[in-house]
Amino acid sequence: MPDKIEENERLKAMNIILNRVGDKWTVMVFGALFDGPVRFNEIQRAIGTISQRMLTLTLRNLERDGLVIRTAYAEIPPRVEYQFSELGKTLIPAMRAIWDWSSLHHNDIITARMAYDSRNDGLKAAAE
Amino acid sequence: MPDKIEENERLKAMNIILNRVGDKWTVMVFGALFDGPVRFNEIQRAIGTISQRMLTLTLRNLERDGLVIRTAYAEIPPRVEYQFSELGKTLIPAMRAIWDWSSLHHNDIITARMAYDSRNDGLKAAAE
DNA sequence: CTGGATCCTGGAGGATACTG
DNA sequence: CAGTATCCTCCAGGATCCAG
Repeated sequence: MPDKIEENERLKAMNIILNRVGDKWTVMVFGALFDGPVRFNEIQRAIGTISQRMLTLTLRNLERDGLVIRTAYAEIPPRVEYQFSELGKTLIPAMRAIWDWSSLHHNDIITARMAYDSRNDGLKAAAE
Repeated sequence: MPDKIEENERLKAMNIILNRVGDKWTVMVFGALFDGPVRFNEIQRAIGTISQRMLTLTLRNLERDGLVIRTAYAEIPPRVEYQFSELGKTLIPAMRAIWDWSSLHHNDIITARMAYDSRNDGLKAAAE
């Protein structure tokens, strides 16, 4: 660690990014955008569990941060497509890394979690 | 996208991981552990803004998921050290990727955000 | 179809006090 | 020092209705 203070500043400065990039819905939306422009409802269906409100907010934030481009077509019924901006594309590898690690070690986590819990249940049972 | 259903399952299965890995405090704690074993209070001071309660909870969850190892030394006063497990170490590169991207594009986000806001303010002003 | 505006609740998370 | 226990606040986020 180079410098405690400096490191601390890095941590704080990064907070703003982590709050976007680490956001649960953000990562989900990123997953839905991997294969090109997608419409609002497509994203919602792809994620399956996100409410309309949260999807709207998440997309608006991503657009605000310059990571996603919103294109509205003046048609009836309206059509809106979302896709990565250039800046957004530079984030894909890092996101992929998280995704890949997750699918690779998903089971390890589950296993560790169960082991920890059974250990814990044992203690609780012993205490009674 | 190979299969909508399958993709959807992947998203849901990943949720459990994202809730850990994408958690704000988790990422902060990871940053504090990069350089080896650290004591409870060291972590808290390094992060600076985390409450005792949240640090305890975060560390306990990380331990439960097998990402962090807790070592308590029977001394007076007590000393407890936290460090990455082998599983935790495999996650470091992905975390680094997020960190690196964040420090690299931190300013881009700030800029995009300001641009978006001023554009938005303009609209609001025009509406009045 | 793509949202905006409201209302409402659960739970994240801070503050504080206590303990081995 | 490294937590645990409790109380309390606030807001993320769902449900619902409305609109262009």
